[in-house]
Parts: sequence; structure tokens; C-alpha cells
Amino acid sequence: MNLDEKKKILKEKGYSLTFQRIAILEYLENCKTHPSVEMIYEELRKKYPVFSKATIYNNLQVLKNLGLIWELEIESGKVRFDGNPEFHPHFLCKECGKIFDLYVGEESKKFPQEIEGYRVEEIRINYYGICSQCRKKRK
Amino acid sequence: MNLDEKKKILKEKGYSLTFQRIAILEYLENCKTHPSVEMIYEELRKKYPVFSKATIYNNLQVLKNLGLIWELEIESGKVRFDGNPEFHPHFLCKECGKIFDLYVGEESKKFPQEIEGYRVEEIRINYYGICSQCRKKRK
DNA sequence: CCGAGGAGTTGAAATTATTAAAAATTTTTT
DNA sequence: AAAAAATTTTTAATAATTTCAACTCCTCGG
Repeated sequence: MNLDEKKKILKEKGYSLTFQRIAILEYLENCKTHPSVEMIYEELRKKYPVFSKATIYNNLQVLKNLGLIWELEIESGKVRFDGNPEFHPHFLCKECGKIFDLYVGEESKKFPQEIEGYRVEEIRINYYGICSQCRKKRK
Repeated sequence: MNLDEKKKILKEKGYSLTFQRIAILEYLENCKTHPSVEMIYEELRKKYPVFSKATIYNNLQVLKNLGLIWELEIESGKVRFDGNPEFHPHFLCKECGKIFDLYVGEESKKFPQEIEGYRVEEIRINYYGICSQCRKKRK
């Protein structure tokens, strides 16, 4: 889902395409580091000095609820965002703390998609360990 | 892993088996609701009125780092604990907010355990949706 | 048995993250 | 262009977590 599609959905759902919302969407689109609220705030501030943190909190919720971005549940107690809302597992490196996107394709659908008695709407898969960069450094 | 095994590991790693640590371990062992720090604090307070929150924070970290309990990454921004550190997926109900343990057996091991280039140490799987109780209520 | 040293605990204060409320501004509608 | 609605900003309140100095409880050597 690209930026224009996201804008279109916002519009369709009755939300204004404000300057701030677009800036947030655009930033997340280009940012591959799965930033926290604080990081998003810092970066957008550099470009646009008047940018309120409350606005960022508000809009991240709006965008998340529309399914345009992902709020990651991978690092306990810490909130991170991903501009790509399509299903893919994540990898958190215990050494450098970076989060990586994984694209494991069809294979990742081999685990149970249904649970008896429950209505499953979403599945999230997190891997934890050491990333390739950190493994090389160790040697 | 039962309580005695956990105690043994604590001892082996050079930690004292304090009253507080055992109380926390014991509580998590019997509690199936994946409590937050606040809930653990409230409950233990009822029994032992002098129990500091700082102690709970400290010891939850100690127990987690030894792998005796799980800190769940399932509800963004919120911290929950599970006394059972053995692999099992979780289900978060969007309606009632409860977290359920899932035991999907061998099936759950069919998805990729290894990721090219990375050292995978742990995998966590979260399901989101509506639990069976809430589904019944809806009708 | 005593006292020093260390690990652990406590309670309070400080810090950080998040949410809420009210006023100001912008956008949309008419 | 004016009125209404939506959004942003600022400030304040709340909640979660960490820090820290004082205190307690063990343990060990004398």
C-alpha cells in the first residue's frame, strides 16, 4: 500500500488530509527503523519546528485504526511503528536493538491460522536473537 | 518448569531465595491471567502489606533475565507477565482484553524456525481477535 | 557471639510516557 | 466569506517506571 492509497483511504473515511498527517505518513513510508513516538517527534521537529507531540499521538492512533500503519508489539513496554501494514514477521536484535522486517512468504502461513472456538483476526510473529551485522562484529 | 526448579536455578545463579522472590514466583505460578505489574503489586500487597513496588520491578527483571518467567509483548505499550516460560502462543481478545494461553502442539513448529543470516533464539506468536466467551455473548 | 560487608528491600522522589482538556487555528461546508 | 466542524497546539493531569539513600537481614571471619 503506497502513500497515495493511504491518502485516499483517509479521505474516504472522512478524515481531512492535514499537513501533519501527510508528514507522519510520509516519514513512516521512508523510515525503515520502526521508530518510537519520540523518534518520530524528533525527526519531524527538525523539518517542521512547530509540531506537537499530542498531534503525533493522536494521528498515530487514527492511522493505526484505519490499518494504514502498524503499531508493533515486539519490545515489552515500548511502542514502535511500521509504515507497512501488510503481514510480515519482525526480528528484534538483542544486541543492537534494531528491528528488521522479515519476508518469509508462503512458508510463514504454515502455522495454525485458526484456533478452535476463537475468531482469529490477526496474527503477529516476532523473532528474537542476534542480527547478521552483530554476529559478524562478534567474531 | 515448576517452582522448585525455578528456585534451584535462582540459587545456582547466585541469587538469594528471598521471601519476596518466592512470593512473586508463587503468585505467577498460580495466576493464569497474565497480570500487569500493578496487578501483581495489588495482589501481593493484600497478603503482605509491606511489599515495595520497586522490589517487584527489580525482581521481575531478574526472573525474566534468568528465563524463569515471560514478559509478554502482546499489547502495545503494556507489560504483562506469564509464569510459564515454555514456548506457547498467546491470544489477546479485543473485546474483553483477556490474554489466553494456546497450546497448538507440533503444528506450531511448522513455520520457519531459522532465518538466513540471523541467530534465532526465541519466537513469539500472538493471535488477536475475539475469544469464545465474547463470541457467545454477542449472539 | 559480635561486628563488618554485601545483597536485597523499602519508600519517596524524580523521570518519562501518555492522555485529557481548553483555547487557537485550520479546513470544510454552505 | 461566514459559520460549523475538525484538527492542532499548549498546558495540565495522570500513569508507569526508574533512581536513590536509608534501612534490614544474612553471612562470614574473628
